[in-house]
Amino acid sequence: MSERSIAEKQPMTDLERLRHSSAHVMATAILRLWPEAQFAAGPPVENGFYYDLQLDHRITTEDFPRIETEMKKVVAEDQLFERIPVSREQAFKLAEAGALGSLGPRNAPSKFKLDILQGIPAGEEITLYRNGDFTDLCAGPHIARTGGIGAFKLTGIASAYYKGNEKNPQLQRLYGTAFKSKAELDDYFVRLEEARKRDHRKLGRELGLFHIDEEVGAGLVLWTPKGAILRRELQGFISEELRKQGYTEVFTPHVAKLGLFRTSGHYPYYRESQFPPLIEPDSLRRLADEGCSCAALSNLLQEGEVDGFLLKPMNCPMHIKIYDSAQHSYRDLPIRLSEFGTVYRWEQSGELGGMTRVRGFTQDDGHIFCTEEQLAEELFRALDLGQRVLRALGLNDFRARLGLRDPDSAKYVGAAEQWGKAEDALRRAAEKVDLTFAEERGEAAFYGPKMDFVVKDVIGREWQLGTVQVDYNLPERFDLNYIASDNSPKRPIMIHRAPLGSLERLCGVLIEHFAGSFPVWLAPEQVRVLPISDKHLEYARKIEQLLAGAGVRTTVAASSDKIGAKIRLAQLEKVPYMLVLGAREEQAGEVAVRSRSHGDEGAVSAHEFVERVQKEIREKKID
RNA sequence: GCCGGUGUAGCUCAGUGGUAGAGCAGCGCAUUCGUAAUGCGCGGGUCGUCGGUUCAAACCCGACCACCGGCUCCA
Repeated sequence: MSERSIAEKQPMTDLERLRHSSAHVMATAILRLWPEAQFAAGPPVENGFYYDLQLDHRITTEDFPRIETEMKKVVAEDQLFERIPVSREQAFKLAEAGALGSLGPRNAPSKFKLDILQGIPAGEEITLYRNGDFTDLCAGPHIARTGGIGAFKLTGIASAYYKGNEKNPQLQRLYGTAFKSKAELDDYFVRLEEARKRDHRKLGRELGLFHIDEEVGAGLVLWTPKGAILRRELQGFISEELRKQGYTEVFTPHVAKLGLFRTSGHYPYYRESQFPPLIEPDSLRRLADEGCSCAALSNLLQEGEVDGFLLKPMNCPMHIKIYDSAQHSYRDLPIRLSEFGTVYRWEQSGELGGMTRVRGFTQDDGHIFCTEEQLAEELFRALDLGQRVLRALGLNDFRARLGLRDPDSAKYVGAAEQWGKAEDALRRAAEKVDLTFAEERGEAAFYGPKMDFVVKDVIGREWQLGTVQVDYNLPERFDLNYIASDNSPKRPIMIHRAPLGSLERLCGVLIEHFAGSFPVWLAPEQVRVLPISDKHLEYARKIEQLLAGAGVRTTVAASSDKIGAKIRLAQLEKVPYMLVLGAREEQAGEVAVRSRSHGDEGAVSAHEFVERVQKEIREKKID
């Protein structure tokens, strides 16, 4: 564990300390089995710990029992964790001798420890930690003795690049988790199991919300009828909010000429993350006749000597063209264009998953063209909208992240002065809407800084949903202008914003958030009418008609199942309301209400129930 | 893209070289029932794809595809 010693920010919690010590115990165990293992970094992480190591033997899950057995021995030996401050020279000497991250001197130096040592600034204290024969370069802290580790388990093996850099060697990353007691460990796995039950990939299939088909392509989502209802409701919700905020809706095509994206800078700069260009049939034939190689074609495309079309990776260039299709007076600004725009990005195969990381997705996109003076107000409104829609959907547990550029990276465009202005404008707007945010370097868009709204999925992975981005750059590239009050042309500023981000990702997150039990307004099926027997089918149809007429999505369970089975099915399908109808209800003109979450609620008049459901839908009630 | 794992019926899974199985779902028939599973019967599989080893492959080997967990990436 050494990365952390360099970047140590907050003191470790007791649990982190225990897990960090578990990483050392795991390393000790591994060295007893494979003395030649080279260790890199082994920090505690959110749900446990890991240690990165290099070893010719590929560790698999079959090795876990052996490693765990060895770890148990180390815990049983109740070794003391000893903190040893050393001089730089001593540390280097030990690393050279292979004695760091090891059980003693070896014939090969502890190369990663050596590298880490070199990164420790002069003057900073260097400490070792020793438990039993195992000595490691480590800033600590640790628990007192190995016996303090109550319960642990290895949870996975993965690969990771040394220091997270693709250019560095790949190491084996062995994950584990540890707790003070066996009960807490067991509880953790129970919770994990619960979380997996709400995984949107599982629920999406069970509830018939979406389908991803191998033959259609990885990362390309098919929205089934039920999923389409969910999506349409979300789109309707956003459309209404945007209309209130003075947006106008536009439509644009899914492909455009490559030249458009050259002007915007998306091509060839980000071509690795785009579907490859489409080439006109005539050009393609001519090039083929000339015996043009793929490599040559790629170059010709890059240099702009052959034109083609691109599946759009972003909507902004097209919205810009709409803005630029007419002359604008300062009196017209701000102009706010919105579109549910579907974009296509070539995500790496290993990154695809469910609805949260896909290759084609629809953004609730929008672009605001405004003056310098209007920027603050427009940012304020965009951030306010972003927060409000997430809260309306019950996603209260989000965090905001201000993405700043990394001054050392070349991937950003535009003048430093404009970046500074844009960053300040975002900060001020965030303060005004009372949004707490964390600033992160290297998280900006290539054209400007952005404020992202980030949520977590059931297994703790973070996903960016909404975003608000300031852009001085694209207006420049497309030479946009408006006529100012002094009759001179002036450059507008652009704001890119998508309060929900991608509808696919949002739906994935929402499925997990609600565990499939959507609030009534979002539920694909809002009410299921359950006649006790065929005798009451006619009355059931009447109630269905009543509800359908009132705009409530309703079906009738007309099967010959017993009522218990009908209820069970409706519960499993997470329909918010069930209406049980038998002779009693039919005679009284009532419906016996059963809610998904509260069970039998007794009979009310059909009319009363309709009003109740309508109210919940209208108010977007979350139960 | 990289490392590791997985891929058998619509779903969940069993099947370690000798003619593919269960439960649920589906279909048919019977049942007409009061708040989480009525009974009986029937159909359903190029065992991810392609190639190899073998007298014989779901099973062993290789490549590819997809998915899962990470890493890198994420305009």
